[in-house]
Amino acid sequence: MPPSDVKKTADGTHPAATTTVTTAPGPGTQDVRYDPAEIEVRWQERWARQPELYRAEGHESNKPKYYVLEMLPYPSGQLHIGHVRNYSIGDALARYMWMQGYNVLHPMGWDAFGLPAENAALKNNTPPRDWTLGNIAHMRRQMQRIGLSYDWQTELATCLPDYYRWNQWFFLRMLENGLAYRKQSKVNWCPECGTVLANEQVVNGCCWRHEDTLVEQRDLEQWFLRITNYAEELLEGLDKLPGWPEKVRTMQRNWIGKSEGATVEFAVEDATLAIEGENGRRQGKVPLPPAEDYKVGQSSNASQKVKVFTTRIDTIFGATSIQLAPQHPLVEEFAQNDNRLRSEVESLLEEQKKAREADAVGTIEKHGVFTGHFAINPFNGERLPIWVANYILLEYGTGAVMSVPAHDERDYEFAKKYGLEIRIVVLPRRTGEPSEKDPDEPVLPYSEEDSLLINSGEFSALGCQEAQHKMTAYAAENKFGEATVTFRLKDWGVSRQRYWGTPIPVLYCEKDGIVPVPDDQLPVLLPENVEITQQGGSPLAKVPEFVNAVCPKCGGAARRETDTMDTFVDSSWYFYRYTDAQNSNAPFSMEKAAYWFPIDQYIGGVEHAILHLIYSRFWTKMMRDIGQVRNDEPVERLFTQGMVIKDGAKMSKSKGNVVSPDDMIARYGADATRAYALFATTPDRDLDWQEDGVAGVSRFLSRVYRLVMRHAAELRQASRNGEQTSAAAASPDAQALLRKLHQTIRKITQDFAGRWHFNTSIAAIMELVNEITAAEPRLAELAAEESATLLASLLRPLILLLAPFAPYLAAELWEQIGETDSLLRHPWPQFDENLAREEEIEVPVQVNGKLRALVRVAPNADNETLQKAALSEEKVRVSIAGKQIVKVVIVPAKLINLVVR
RNA sequence: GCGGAAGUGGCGAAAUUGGCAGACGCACUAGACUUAGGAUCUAGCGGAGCAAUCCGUGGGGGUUCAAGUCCCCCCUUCCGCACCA
Repeated sequence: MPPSDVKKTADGTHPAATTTVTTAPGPGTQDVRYDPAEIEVRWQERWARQPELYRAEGHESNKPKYYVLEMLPYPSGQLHIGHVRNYSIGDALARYMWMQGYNVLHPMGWDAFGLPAENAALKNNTPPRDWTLGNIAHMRRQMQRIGLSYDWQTELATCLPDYYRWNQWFFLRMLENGLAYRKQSKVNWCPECGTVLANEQVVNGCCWRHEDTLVEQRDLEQWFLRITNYAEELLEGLDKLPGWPEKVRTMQRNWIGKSEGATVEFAVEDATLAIEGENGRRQGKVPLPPAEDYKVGQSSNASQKVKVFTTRIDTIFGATSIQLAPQHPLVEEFAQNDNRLRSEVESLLEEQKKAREADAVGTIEKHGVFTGHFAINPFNGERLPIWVANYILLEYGTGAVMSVPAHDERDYEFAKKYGLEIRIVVLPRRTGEPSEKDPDEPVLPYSEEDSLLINSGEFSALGCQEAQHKMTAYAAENKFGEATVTFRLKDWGVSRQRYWGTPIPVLYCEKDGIVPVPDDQLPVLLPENVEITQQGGSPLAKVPEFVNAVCPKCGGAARRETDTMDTFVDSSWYFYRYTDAQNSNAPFSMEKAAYWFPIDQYIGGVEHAILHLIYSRFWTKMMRDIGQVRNDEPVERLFTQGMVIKDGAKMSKSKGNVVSPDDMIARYGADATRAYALFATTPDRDLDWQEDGVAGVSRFLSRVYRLVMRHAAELRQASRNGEQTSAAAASPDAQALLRKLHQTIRKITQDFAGRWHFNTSIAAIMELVNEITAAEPRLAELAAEESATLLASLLRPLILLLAPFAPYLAAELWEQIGETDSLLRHPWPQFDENLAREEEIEVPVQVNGKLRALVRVAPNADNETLQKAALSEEKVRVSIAGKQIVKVVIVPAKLINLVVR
C-alpha cells in the first residue's frame, strides 16, 4: 500500500525528487523508509507498459544470442515457493546476460492439459478450460508481481488449439514415418477413479489419489511412439552433454538400460522323449525335482524352442536349468493339461504381482516350480529342466533365462534353495604361482569377467570376453543364436482415456481402417461442454458430434479416435514454439529455431530428469529426422535446483508447513523474497525456508535503500558532471572503498560465469555496503564535490550489481540518482584488476603449523622480506626462543611456517 | 545390495588450487537512541579458561612443514537404481 501522503503524477509514478529527504550524511533515524510494496507495484505497472524491454531481438541481431529457460509450470492455481526459487535463478541469469550485452530469449508458458483440471471440474462443476485459464491468469499476475523478466508476447498455453494443433501435426508426421503405431497393451486402471492412469500416477502400485486402492492392469489398444528407435542415440548423446549434471545423465543411462549379450535358442525336448530319457540315457547331474507326480504335457512337440537372453554366454556350459517368467507363453502351454502346475504358476504370478505393487520386486523371496519339461543346451546337448520362477520378468529380454548358479547371484540363491547343480565353468586368472591364499575354488557365486573358462568343451581356457565373441559367432553359424542388444526403455504409450488433452488426429473407417486426419483439417478441436464423469473410458466417446465423422478417403462414415495424448507430448517441444509463438502455418520457423537452439541454459527440478528430459531429447531427434530442426539435442546446459523445504521436511498441506509466496511478498516484498531464495544457500542444494532469513535480507535491502537515498541528490549532481574518482588522486579511504568495489564486481562476475554461488555474491554486496556505510562519517569530512564524486563511483556500480537479484529496488534507486536508461540494457560494470589489488596483505605466520602472528606486507613481498617480518614479531620470537629453526616454509602471499625443534 | 552426494557454531552457511576454519546472514547478549518501529545504531557472539593458552569441521587411523580439503577404515542422512538375466 503506498502511503497516502505521497504525491502521484498523472501516470501513477512518483517523480524522483518527491520521495527524497535531504539529511545530514551518515546513518540516522531521519532516513526515508524503505517501502517495497509501494516501489514494486509502481515499477511493475511501469514495466507492464514497456513490454519491448523484455523482448528478444530477431535472428538478425548483431548481439550473441542467449536462450535461458525455466521449466514451464502446471497451472494449478497458485505458484509455490519452489517456483519462486526456480524463477529467481533464471531471472537473475537473464538480467545478467542482458547486461552483458547478449540478445536474451527468456519466455514463459503453461503446461495446461492434465487430469487436475478434470478433477476440479468434477468438484466445482467448472469446465476444465475455464478453470485452467483462470488459474493461468492468476499465476501470470503472481509472476508479474515478482518482477520476472519474461517476454509475455511469446507466452503459450498447451491447452489452446493454436498450440495443440501442432501436437497433432507432429503425430501425423510420426505416423507417416512409422514412428507412431497402435497395438494392444496393458494399462493401469484405478477402479476408484474409473479411469486409466499414467505410469507416473501409480505410486507403490496404488492410485495417487486413492492411496489404498490397488491399480489393476487392463488390456487396451494404445498408440505408441517409437522412442526405442532412438535408444542407442539417446544413450550415446549423453556423453556429448557435458553441461548436464552427471546425476541426470546417470539416471537417463539407467532408464535406457542398454545391455549387450546374445539370445540362444534351446530346443524343448519332446515329452515322450523326456520320459524315455529318464530311463535310457544318463541321468546326468541334473537331479529330479522334488515333485513326483507331475503330469507330462501331451501337446509338446520336438520343434518347440525356448529363447533366452544372456549377457554371459561364456558361462553357458555352467547352465543347469532354464527359468521362465510365469507369464511366458510356453508356461501357459505346459499348464494346459497340468492342473497342479497351473495352480502353482498362479501363486508365483500372485507373488510377483504383490511384489510389484509393494515396489519391492528386488527383494521378494525367490520361488519356482519345475514344469516337468526339459530343454537341450545347444552347446553340449545336456538336458536342462525347465522351471518357472517368480523373479523372472516377462517384459525384459525374452522372459526366459538360462540359470548358471555358479556365476550369477540370483541363480545361485535359487539353486541352493532347490538343490540344483552348481557347476563352475569360470576361474580367476592366476597372476602367479598358486598359493594357499589363492585356492582354485573361487567364492561362489563368482562373476568376474576377467577370468578363464574351464569345463567348456572347445572353449575351455579362453578368456571370458574372447569366449563371448567366439561362442556368439558359433551360435550364429549354427543358427541357434545371435548377438543381441536389449534395452529397458520401452516405446512411449501416449493414449490417455481422458478428456483434457490433445485429441489424437486419427479416424477409424470400416472400409479404410485407420485413416489419419488430413493436415488441412487440423486442428481436431477438443469439444467443450463435455460431461466428465467417473464412469470410466474416454469422455470424448460420449460426444456423438465428436465421434461421428466422415472418412476423408471414401467419404463414408468414420469414427474418431476418442483418446487424448499424454501431456508429456505437450512439454516435449514447447520450447521451440517460444521462438515463433504466433506462427499459424507451422509449429515454428526453422530459421528461428536454428538461431535460438540449442537452449543455452535450462533450469528446473531434478524430478524431471527422466520423463520430460528424455522425451524432449527424443522429440528433437525426431524433428531433426523429419527436417524440422537442425540440432541433435535441445538443451546445451541443464541446471537442476534443489527443493525448498521447511523445518527439514518437504512442504505439504497435511504437515501445515507450506510457505506462501504471496504472503512473503506481502510482508517483505518480491525483491527480498527472491534475493533470500538466492542468499539462503547455493541453488543446487535443498533450501530450508526460514522467514527470519527473509526479514534479514529485507533489512539489508532497506540499508541499501537508505544509503543511496541519503546521497541521491549529490549523485544526481555528480552524474551531470560526469566525473569519476580516479584512484591515483583518491584518499586512502577512497582507495580502500574502490578496491572493495572492484573486488566485489570481480567476485560476482565470476560467480555468474562459474558456480552460480549467488549466496556468496549477495554476501559480497553486503560486505561492500557495510564498508561504504562504515566509511560514511569520514567521507562527510571531504570536500562536497570530492565526496559526491566518490559516492557516485561507488553507488552507481553497486546498484548495477544489485539489479539481477533485486530488480525493483535497483530500478528505483537507479532513477533516484538521476539515471534514465533501463538497467536491463545497461552494461554490467567492469572490474579493474589493478584497482582490485590489495596494497598490503596480512600473511599468517605459523610455528610448527600453529598460528602465532599475522604480518602486514606488500602482496608481492619476496621470501626474504616475509621471513624478516615474521621473525620480527614478538610472539614468533617467544615461541621459537631456545629452539632451532630446521625448516622455513614460505608460500608467497599465503603463509610462513617456521619448523623448529 | 549397488552407485552418487552430503555431514562445519544455537541455525542457514563460507573457505574454486592442501595454507588464518566459521565470510555473510539469522538467533542471542549488552549498550545507545527514539515520533515504540515487523525500527535503527554500536559492541560482543565455536567450546574451555581470569589469563597465557589449549581444544575444535560425523568417528578412528594415515600422508604432510601444514588437512574441512588428499589416502584407508567406519558411522549417519539424503538421492538414484535395485531380481534387467
